[in-house]
Amino acid sequence: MDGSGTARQLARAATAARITDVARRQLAEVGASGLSLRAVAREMGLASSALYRYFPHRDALLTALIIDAYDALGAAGERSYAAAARAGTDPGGQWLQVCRACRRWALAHPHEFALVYGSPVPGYAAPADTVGPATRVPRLLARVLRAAAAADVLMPPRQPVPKVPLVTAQVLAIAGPAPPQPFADLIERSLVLWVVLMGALSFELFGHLEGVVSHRGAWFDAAMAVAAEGVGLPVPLPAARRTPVR
Amino acid sequence: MDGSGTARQLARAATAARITDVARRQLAEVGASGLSLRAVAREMGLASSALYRYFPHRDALLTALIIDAYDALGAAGERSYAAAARAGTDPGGQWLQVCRACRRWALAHPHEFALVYGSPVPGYAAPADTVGPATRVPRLLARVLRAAAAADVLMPPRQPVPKVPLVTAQVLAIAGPAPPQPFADLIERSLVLWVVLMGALSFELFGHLEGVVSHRGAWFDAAMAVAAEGVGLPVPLPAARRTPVR
DNA sequence: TGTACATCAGTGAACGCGCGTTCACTGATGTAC
DNA sequence: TGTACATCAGTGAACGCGCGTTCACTGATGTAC
Repeated sequence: MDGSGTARQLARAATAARITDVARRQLAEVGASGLSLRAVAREMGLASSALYRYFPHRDALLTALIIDAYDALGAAGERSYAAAARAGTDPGGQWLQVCRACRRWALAHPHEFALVYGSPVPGYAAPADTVGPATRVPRLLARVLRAAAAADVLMPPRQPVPKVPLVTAQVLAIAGPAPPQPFADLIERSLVLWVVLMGALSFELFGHLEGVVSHRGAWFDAAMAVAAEGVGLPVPLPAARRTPVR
Repeated sequence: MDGSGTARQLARAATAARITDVARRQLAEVGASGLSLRAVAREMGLASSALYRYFPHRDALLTALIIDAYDALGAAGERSYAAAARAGTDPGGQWLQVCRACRRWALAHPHEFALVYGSPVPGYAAPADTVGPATRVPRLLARVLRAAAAADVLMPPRQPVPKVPLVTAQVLAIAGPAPPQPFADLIERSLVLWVVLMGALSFELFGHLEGVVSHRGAWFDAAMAVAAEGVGLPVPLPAARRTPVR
């Protein structure tokens, strides 16, 4: 069924990869709603009908790009988290490193970021296989917060925690159950971190900081530190060593 | 030049208004990138070429819709702020009311929200007249924070404040100069509030909370309270009286 | 008040374009005996 | 090892669609005398 190696199978896999590569390149030029099968085929020197051997319709190609984008962003975050953890960085520093890694990826791939965190593509419904990749970043953020609680650096909420969990059972299954008091709303708080991170990136990429913020990198760091303070995670801002852009 | 009243001028203004109304209605169906002059003209029973008497090109129509959206959202926020101030609500409560008003507007006008805070429309460059309306909400948030500082309920930052202002001179001109220490970064912090508010609304409208958050309204309130805590603004969550949806 | 002319909202046909998707086909690659 | 057949990647023409924008036009509304 999956026999790994006939010439045909290799060629097929290579062509499929070429298609998504070209599509990704064009995405960066025309945006998601302008992405067209015909243009991709043209750039590849194929008949447009040939692409239908690989993707049953345009949406399937979009789905592939969406999954790739979520995975690339998640991988960037995870790599920088692993590096920070290896270096013994405190949880606040880990958070900042993850934010910066996501920002670097987003600035380098603005249209892929917009594809997943921008307005939904009209008429497109994300299939279930996008869910896993989509949760990589929020899962990572929950992990950072949980580690902070375990290491006893997380400040307990000043507000009384809402009685009901505000999050679905599936999330609790994926992210693990909520910790005991006073950190019962830890999952909800990690969602806030996710929102503020992606919100800040949207604002920067979509032009809302144009003429507003003069030192974007520094403002981003400060904003992420302020957000972390809201969830009780102390971020030693000025001491944070500059991450090498890799 | 602007003589207010000939029949022709009245008719002209009425038709222009009808065009934007129909366009706004269609926007809600097909999204910004699907909005078409021809479809608008069709629905109005006009020849498509007739619209060119009113808008020199499609982008001009988009601009009108964008300005309207910013203004409607800003007005919703301002109204609820005024009501809260009139009722003697504390600054934290004012913040929450403004957030809820923006959320109500966004849920009622998802495509208009996406038009201004979603991915930029490809090929469209926002002209200068969108800037004023775009700043209504952030200006309002800065006002809330400033009032909080003046009323002595704002908690000073725990992190040392960045040396440079991270914000442009124009912003300082519009929002007023930064207050003295310890609130020197008040403007920067109000931007964080803006980001987290719009970030949360994007997440909800663009489907990122699907299957994640079970009680959206309550989660939104909690998230806004957490965000406010980060900037030092206490929000009395459980006591916050439910806003009548008007 | 009445007439001659200017303005301008709206028409409808046309230009040139690109799109997603289908379908019968060719010819090379793979497989079974 | 050689032959007959099956598979399947890629073709190219076609269908039917919608789009933004231009242009010469008609006829009603407004204006100046």
